[in-house]
Parts: sequence; structure tokens; C-alpha cells
Amino acid sequence: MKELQAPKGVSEYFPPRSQYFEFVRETLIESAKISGYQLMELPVFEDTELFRRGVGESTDVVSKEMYTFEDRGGRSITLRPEGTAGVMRSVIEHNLDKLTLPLKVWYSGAYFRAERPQAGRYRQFYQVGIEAIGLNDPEIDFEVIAVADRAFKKLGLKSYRLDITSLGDAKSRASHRSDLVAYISKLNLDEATVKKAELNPLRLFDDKRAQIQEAMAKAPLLLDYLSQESKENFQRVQELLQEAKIDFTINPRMVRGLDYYTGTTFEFVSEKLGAQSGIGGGGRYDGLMAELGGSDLSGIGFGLGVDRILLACEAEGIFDSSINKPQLDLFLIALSAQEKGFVSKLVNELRNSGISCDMAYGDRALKGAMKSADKSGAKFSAVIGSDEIKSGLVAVKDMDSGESKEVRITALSNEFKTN
RNA sequence: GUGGUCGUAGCUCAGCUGGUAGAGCACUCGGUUGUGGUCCGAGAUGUCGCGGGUUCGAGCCCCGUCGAUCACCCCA
Repeated sequence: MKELQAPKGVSEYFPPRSQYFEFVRETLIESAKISGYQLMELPVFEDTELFRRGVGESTDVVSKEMYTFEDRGGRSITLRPEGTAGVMRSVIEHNLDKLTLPLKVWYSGAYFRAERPQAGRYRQFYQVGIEAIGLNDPEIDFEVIAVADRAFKKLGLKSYRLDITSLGDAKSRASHRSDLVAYISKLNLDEATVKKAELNPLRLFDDKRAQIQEAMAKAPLLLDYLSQESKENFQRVQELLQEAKIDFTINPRMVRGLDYYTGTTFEFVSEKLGAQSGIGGGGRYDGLMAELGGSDLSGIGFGLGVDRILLACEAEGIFDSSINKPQLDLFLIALSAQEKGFVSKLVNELRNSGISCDMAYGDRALKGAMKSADKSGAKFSAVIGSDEIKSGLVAVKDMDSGESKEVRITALSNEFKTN
């Protein structure tokens, strides 16, 4: 029989590491929630057309990394490679853009890209994202960046940096583009690079090859082409970041892989990871909603890579002691098979009243059962034998100090509620 | 997609110039009658990723394949 294994390049989280994954994801989500963002739960597959138009044909994501297939009705379906396009589609479809703006939503889930896997780059990966839709206001740009930064700081991350730039408005980009294309046309480039430049000349800026870096050293920068309004907006975002003491570097050569970005654009990079070091990124998108058939509203958002952030946390050693908290209040042990029924009934009642507890299953000797209690991370344990059932009293042992005290069995739920 | 490295018990790894597998951790049981985390003792566990080939003989050599990983690419 063929041995079954997970498809190539997917990330999986199981105990004990899954608790860290959960902690990371929930911390990211919490930062969005306390900033007024509300949940958006969307399908993992969409009409292929959505990503073609939303993300852009010229991107690698769309042109060679999508999981696209035909469903039984002959429709072309694609597993979502990113989150923003789906959110826009849903907002338009349900007229959410007619409500009070900005509309602020968060989302979390799995995304799919058919890339060659590597540490931190998976074919199914997890993102937490937010979108603030409907207003173009530098205060919102700041808020979005701050939501991400707050989450990273809350996690305890230290070795990361924030790069920001502005891609300006359509006019700024058009005038820059013609100069940039003229500059690139004078360079002596290989065929593949020329092709890349034709799709998106900006992408030559973050080519890692030394000769390209050199060739691009004197290329015209988009930041120098910003319109007055774009310039002022970008300036204001920087001021707000400074006031909030969020460190950043202006990186005029930063390029994002998705076509829809305009205006303020940013990227968080971990210094503890290898080639796949981008732990989050995002930016403003002016034309996206209109492109997808909605009203011509602007928006800004980010996607944070949960897998990579977990990797960064581990690389910084922040899970060594702090997070591994006990999960249970109480662990019960039946001394012999005689008391098992009594204990399992008691455990069920305690759980009904909201006490987190577990019990020793199987036929382990007391020593082994105590070991299970220890492993469970329970704060307290109690052994129940015939004496306890007769007297109605049980010794509840504090697993840290080793001390125990007598508690009435019927009073157990109150005992732990007050704790 | 391109190039490189790696793949041995649940985990981390050792295995000399090819002679038919080990350590530590974890796990189970025990150290006399109902109490874990330390200590001591005992025990179980591997088709050496998979499939071919070379050889009297392969975990060690060759080819293929799958997977992981590093860089490019791309990006979360």
C-alpha cells in the first residue's frame, strides 16, 4: 500500500508546536480587533477572473503560481493566492461600501501558491490580514502599519525592520515610468530580465544580482516623481510613525509583487530569517475596487505571514519560557477501576460548570497517572479512592509547590471558579 | 522554474577505507502497600525515505524518484 503523505510544500501545525502557531495567529488578530476591525470570513476559492483582474496578469503570482482548476460545472476556479481581492469582491457584492466609511475588516486563513517550497515559503500558508476601505487618509495608513507593528511588539519580536515608500498616484507613476523605461532601455540586459522589465520595470529595483543592482544604482526613483498631494500624504505618514515611535526606513527601491499597490506601501522584514524574510507587507490600492466593478474607492491593508512570524519568533527564542502556560486547572485520578465511573462523571460535571479539567484514562498505576497529571500542565491534581468517596473529602495538590489541602468534592467547582 | 546540500528509532544525531545498525532525549515498567517533576534499574521501537543497479556482501558506491533544506526566482 502506498504510504500517504502531505502534498509537497504544505505547512502543518500539530502539538506541541501548534500552540505557538495559535498564539501567534491570535496575537495578530487581537491587534486588529482592538483597533476596530471586524471579521470577514471568505471562501478559499474564487472565480479565476477575480485574481486575473485584481492581482494583475503581469504578476508572477497570477501568471505562474495559481492553483487553477475547472469545477464540475465547467467554471474556472482558483485557490486564493492572497486575501485583498476576495475582500474587495465581497464588499462590492454585498454593498458594504455604501455603509459608513472606512469599512475596517480583518481575516485569517490559508492561502495557496504553487511555488517551489523552502523554509518559510509554502504552497499552503497562513495569513492574517486587515483592510481599511473607503477613505484615503494618511491617518489610516498609519493605523494599518501600527496594527502590524503592535502585534509584532506584543509577540516580543525585536529583530525586524519596517521599510516604507510611496508609489504615488497614477499621474506620479506614469511620468516616472516613462523615464525609468528610457533608462532601462540603455542597459545591456539578458533576455529574461528585459522581459521582466517589460511587465513591470520597477521590479528591476529589487533584483538581487550584483550587476543589476549596479546598473540600477542611478535609475530614476519614483519617490522623486511624487505629486504634491502624494508627497504631503507620505510626509504625514512618516510624522505619525515618528510620533508613535515606530522605527522605519524609507526604501525607495522597495517593490511589491502585486500590481494593485499605490501610495503608501510597506514591508516588515525579519533579520533572523533566510531568503524568505518578509513577515508582512501591504499598502494602499487606489484603483482596485473600480477595476473589480465597484465604486472608485481607495483602501489600504496588509497581509501578515503567520508561518514566517512563527519562524521569526522561534529564531528569536521568545517561546523558551513565557508562553508554555498550564492549560488545565485540575487533573483527577481514580485510584482503582472501582472509582473510574465516579471520577469521569465528576470530570464531566466540572466541565459543565466551566472548569478546565482532565482525568487519567487507561489502567495506569498511580505513578504513571501522576506523570500524566504532570504532562497535562494542570495546576492541581487530586486522587480519588474509596476513602474519598466515603468521606466526601479529597486532597487537592498544588503541582508547583507540592502542597495539598482538603476540599469537599461537592465544593470543587466553587473552589476553582474563585481561583 | 534553475542550481547546490541532505534524508538512519517519536526527536536530535553517530555509524571508520562497503561486511548485514547504535547514543542521548522522549516513551513504558520497576525501585514493596495511595501521589508527578530529581536519581537509579530494566524494557520496547527501525522494511537506514522509496525503487532499481554494481558487489560474495550496501545505511555507506551508481542511477532514478519522493521529500526537506539553501541560494536564485518570488513573496507572506
